Amino acid sequence: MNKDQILAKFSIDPERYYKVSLFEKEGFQRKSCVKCKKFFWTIDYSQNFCPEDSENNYSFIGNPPTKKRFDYVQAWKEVESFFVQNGHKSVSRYPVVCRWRDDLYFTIASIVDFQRVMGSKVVFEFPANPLIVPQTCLRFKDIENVGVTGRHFSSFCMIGQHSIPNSQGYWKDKCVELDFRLLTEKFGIDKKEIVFVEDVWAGGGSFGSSLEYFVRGLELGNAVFTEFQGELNNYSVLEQKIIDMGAGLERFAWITMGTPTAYDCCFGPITNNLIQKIGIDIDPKILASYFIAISKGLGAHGDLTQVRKNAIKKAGIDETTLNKMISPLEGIYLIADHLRTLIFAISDGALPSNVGGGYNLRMLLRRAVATMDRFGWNLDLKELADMHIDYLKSTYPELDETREEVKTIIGIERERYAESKTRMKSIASTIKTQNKKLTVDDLIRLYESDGITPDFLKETQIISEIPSTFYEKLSELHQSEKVKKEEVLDIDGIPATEPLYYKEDPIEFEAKVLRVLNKKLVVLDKTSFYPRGGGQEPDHGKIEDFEVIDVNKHGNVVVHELRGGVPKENEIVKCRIDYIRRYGVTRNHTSTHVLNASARNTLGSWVWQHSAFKERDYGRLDITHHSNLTETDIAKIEDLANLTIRKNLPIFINEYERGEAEQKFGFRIYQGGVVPVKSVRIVNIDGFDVEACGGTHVKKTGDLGLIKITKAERIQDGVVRMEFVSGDTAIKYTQEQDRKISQIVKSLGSSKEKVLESFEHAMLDADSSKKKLKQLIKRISMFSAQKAISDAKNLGKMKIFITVDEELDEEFHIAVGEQVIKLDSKMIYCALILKNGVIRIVAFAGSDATKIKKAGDLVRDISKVLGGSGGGSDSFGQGGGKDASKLKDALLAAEQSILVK
RNA sequence: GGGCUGGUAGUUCAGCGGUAGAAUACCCGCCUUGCACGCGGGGGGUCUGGGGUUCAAAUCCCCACCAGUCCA
Repeated sequence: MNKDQILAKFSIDPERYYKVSLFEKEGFQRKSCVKCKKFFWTIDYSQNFCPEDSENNYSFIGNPPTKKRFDYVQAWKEVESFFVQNGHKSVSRYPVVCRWRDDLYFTIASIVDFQRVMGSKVVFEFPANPLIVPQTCLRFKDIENVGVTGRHFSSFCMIGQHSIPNSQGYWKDKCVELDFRLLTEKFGIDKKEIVFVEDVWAGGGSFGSSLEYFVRGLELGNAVFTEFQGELNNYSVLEQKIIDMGAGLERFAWITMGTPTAYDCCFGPITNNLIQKIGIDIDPKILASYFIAISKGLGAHGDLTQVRKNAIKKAGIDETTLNKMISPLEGIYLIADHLRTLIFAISDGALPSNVGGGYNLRMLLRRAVATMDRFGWNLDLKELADMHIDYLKSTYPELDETREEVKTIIGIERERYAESKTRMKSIASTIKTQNKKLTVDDLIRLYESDGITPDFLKETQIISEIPSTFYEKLSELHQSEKVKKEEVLDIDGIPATEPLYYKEDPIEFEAKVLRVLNKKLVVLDKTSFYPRGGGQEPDHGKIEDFEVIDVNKHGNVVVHELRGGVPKENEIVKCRIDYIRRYGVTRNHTSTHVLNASARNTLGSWVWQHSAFKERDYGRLDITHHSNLTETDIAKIEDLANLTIRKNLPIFINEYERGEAEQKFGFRIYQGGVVPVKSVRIVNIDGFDVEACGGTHVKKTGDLGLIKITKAERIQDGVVRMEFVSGDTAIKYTQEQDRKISQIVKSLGSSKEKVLESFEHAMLDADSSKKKLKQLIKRISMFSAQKAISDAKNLGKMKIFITVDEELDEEFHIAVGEQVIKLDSKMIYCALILKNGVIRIVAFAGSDATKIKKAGDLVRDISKVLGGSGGGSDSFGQGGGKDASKLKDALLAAEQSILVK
């Protein structure tokens, strides 16, 4: 089902789909654009073009159609007060990191705030009806346009006006009327200026009509009426119709200010501050005509480079003006935009990294810094961040709270980029000195593994042109995708298992066998066996006399895996869970919550649970953090966790409506990820930590006894893993560590107090022994060489010395051999070294001896006898074999090989 | 989440089955009033760790760790 088809169908019946009461009342006329045929509604009857094709579009630049001027912050205050006066609840923005949906990294529209995933379906949950929200949205799709087009942002504020038509909420008529009144009453826009364009929206299985509203070619908002589901020729009306009106706050501010770009009025004092600091001479006339040309051009065709070229021509901009005014302005806009997005994202707990959504953030920062470098600007990003936050905090007070954290992260990330760039430069200069010709494959490898772009190589004159096949080859590399399989069990028709573990949670219970699958899987009508979930490992135990070795949840059905047989269907069975195991897992689960909050309090607000795993006698918690944990970090986290244990805080578990829980405790509750149920179970460690969690927990933190972190490692960029033990396992762990130390103390013959010194001493000893041995070999090799020469068998033209050694290795014999042939060019020196049941051969031949026998050949002959192989040069060879029993044969072979030649 | 690249002397790297190397820094000596330069000599390495293949692994294979980077 595509949008054009729906639009075609809806357009046939405008009375039903588009005509709202306002159009009647105000005398709006429906027209079709003479250029693009689109239908639109207007009071200006002379208008024959839709807003995008009309002549006067973007004429608000330099000449705004409103009576008042509102900047970004003020514009929201106006919008908010209007809707609140008209019965709307104003809701605070939701996090830009979309914790409640696992198919999105970031919140991309205001409606996403209220969408919750239930199984495969999206449902809507509104904290109020009707409502408005100033939702910061992140979009990275048009990032190339940011700073250049005058209206694209990497993050923007979507004014969300949402309503469910019922006793409180309203439907199309009132929605459009409110939007119309907002523009005319609040912003003082002449009603003749307002044009509504017919469109449709489809997604997630539902669809509906929509009305986009424009003023002088600028789309200010889009009211979507989600109304139907199904196929186009066979659809039904949704049970819950939704109004999803999204409007761009940046554009509202822009149209009242009439600045050349939306950037000029949306970043508060920052843009002007930067213009002054950098010293750009602004000619408002040129700017206005340039950006009008850009805006108009963008509607006509998509190629930005071309649009830019045309606009330069149209505004009559010469090379100097372009380089001294336009380009640096674009840079300023980009930096301000990217930094603002980073502030929102980091404030909401996201970290720049090389994985997931973090990559987008890393790119933002690097683009901003690269822009600064390109122009040679020395700007303090932290200072700019402060300015952003100061400007935004009246609308978004939460940004003020994480100010320091945001600056910390930006600092770290900027440092990383600097290091990375140094590396890139050094690699590039190495390539340059090598003077090697780079193939396309080389370029791809450099880009993919070192981040060195061909543009950079061209700039540094390492390559003259970027090969045309480069991008082609690169995109080929990223085409294959893997699909993961999931096991599907036949559980159709089985009713949901009653979860006793959330109720009385008995250790022993009786239940009825509903079904047996694959001769090992059992489904009961109710169970106390806790299934695997949220990183908590399942209960083990017994069903009758069969061992339960695994428990998993499939939908709402709990499936037990048995070993040693299965009961019959419909039988009533006696069940018993392994309580000791359960208690261990439970303790580690609560410990995870304690550690998570301890880490967050110790390290910073960016710490979130990334994933977790709880077994009977150990646990694992992965948290988001920018760097490796230091020993001090670990100690501090442990200290806070154990202090919390000693405080013996009570732990409350209660069910809440999802929306209520979010409002009451915030989005911090989603540490464990998305919760696909309407009613969430909130685990509250009194005054310390609140999380939505389905797991089992102890009653008081004191029950945990002791938490000990046993290992901390960085498992990927931005994520560190802590492994830990708790309770009696933790005691056992420390005892075991102590035992190991005792063992070491014993071996060293030291005491516990002095074990470190003793160890260091032993290490130094070993070190110096090694050095002495080396020296010794060096010195003694001379004497051994002389002795070998005097003991050698003299055959006239050459002399042979063959020795068998079980104590000294190749290192020694090579040193001796080298000396031997240096002293006597007639010598052949051959050593057979017996070690671990294997024989190694080392042979040297002096310059005269090689005329008769080459060392490499000699070794080859001998090793053949030993069942191995070997070889080497004229003067030096080595080899060997496994068959040590053939030692005597080998010696014989050696002599023969030399004599026979 | 999926890939790719790298880990060798304090540092930057070469070597890519057969006796571990270069440059630089360091130490000593010579030259020089002194510094820089120059010359001669020297110390410095469990080739990230573990397993495998092999007579033989820094080198080939597998796993882990560390670092970097690209894509979704």
